[in-house]
Amino acid sequence: MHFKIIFVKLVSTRYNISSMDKARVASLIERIGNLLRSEERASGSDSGLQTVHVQILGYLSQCNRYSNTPAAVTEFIGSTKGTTSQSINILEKKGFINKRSDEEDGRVIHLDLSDKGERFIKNEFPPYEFKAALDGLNKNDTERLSQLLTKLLIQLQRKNNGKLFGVCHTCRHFKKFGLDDTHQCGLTLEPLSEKESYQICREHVQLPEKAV
Amino acid sequence: MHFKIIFVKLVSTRYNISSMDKARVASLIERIGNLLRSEERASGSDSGLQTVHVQILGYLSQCNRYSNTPAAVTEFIGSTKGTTSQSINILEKKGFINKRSDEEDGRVIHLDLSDKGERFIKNEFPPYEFKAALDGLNKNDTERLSQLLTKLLIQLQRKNNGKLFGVCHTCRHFKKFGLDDTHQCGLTLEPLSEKESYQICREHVQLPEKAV
DNA sequence: ATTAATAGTATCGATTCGATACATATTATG
DNA sequence: CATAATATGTATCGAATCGATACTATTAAT
Repeated sequence: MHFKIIFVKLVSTRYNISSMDKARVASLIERIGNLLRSEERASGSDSGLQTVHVQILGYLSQCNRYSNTPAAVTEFIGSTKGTTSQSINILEKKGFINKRSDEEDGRVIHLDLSDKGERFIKNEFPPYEFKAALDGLNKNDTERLSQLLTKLLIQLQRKNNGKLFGVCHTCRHFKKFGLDDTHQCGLTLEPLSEKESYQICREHVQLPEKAV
Repeated sequence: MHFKIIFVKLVSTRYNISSMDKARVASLIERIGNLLRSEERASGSDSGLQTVHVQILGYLSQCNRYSNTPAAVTEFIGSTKGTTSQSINILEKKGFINKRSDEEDGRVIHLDLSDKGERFIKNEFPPYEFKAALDGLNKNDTERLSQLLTKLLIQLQRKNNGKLFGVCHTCRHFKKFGLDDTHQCGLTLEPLSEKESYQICREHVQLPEKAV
């Protein structure tokens, strides 16, 4: 069975993006997000986890060592502190994460995935159907999609809360990989070159002096 | 208006996409979706609407005349019939939509946006911050993003429930615009050329005989 | 005619969510 | 140093959502 998919590109002479296009992008993200949520519900139900819990575990598996706190999780989920606190307690009680208080700041708590949590993420995140769907795209498309979503996210965050400027290297969202020389912003998940990591970032949140 | 047709063939890539890349795309969509939701919550609160209600109104403003039913809304939201029925009742009680029963099928109900609903969508969907963020991308990026998300959505739907093949023209998701000659699939939101609308679509759901 | 399937509604219990209030630790200000 | 302001996290409560189940009505299949 052979298949060909045909796309029609709309080239208009006008410069601004039509209101229709914007609504379409919004609806697409909502629909895909909804599908993702329902897949997460299914994959989490075996372990007695709700979709929010799966989302939190997925986030914790990706963020850097400065972003694995309840506050950062709250920001990611877009909920309130109280609600997030409950979800985290459930995850701890079920043995998916461990709490560890910060040595420098007594208020801060770090959330580490336990072995059980790591195993869950490895098997269940992203949900199988989502991984399979991404296999249906080629590598180029996936990377481009990732880039464009990152770009959109940066714009969104810029509109939502005007964060300060700063250099990634001194930002609490900055993440350095161990294996190769690549860096990554833990908030936007945007890959950064060595050079970029010393450039100005609008999403910058200053790291406490001591830790730099 | 000018149109260009581009043929894209699905080729299996030699290098598969890393598990890390997939997780990043999933997290990006979740995070953007969460931001969108919280913006919708804000924009709906003035009218006493919850995020789900705003999502439903947004969907109804975009779907074709065969897809404005409670069942289609249920599929879009990814919830259950009962839950969606409640949300729809609230929207009706608040005067954002009108129910209208199908002339051909006594079981089916169509949901039309009222003037109040149309006004709400015009002002509040997508939320202001999201529109502003999309203005931060250029037109090319926005179109490419829309294409890639559509492609991903098609793959996801293919994995989730193996819909039957069929011709768009006889599909209940098929949508014909009034102004120009463009067509659109109401489910994937993918723009279709006149020619394509007679081609096979994997997402096809057969339209009742009478309506064709 | 009988059975199965589809579209939609109603109800119930569990869970989540957002808001508020609170406790503790750090930082800023004077 | 003292005090206020800020930041991180927790606890609690009521409202709303959600998923499941059961149900009605209409259409389709046999």
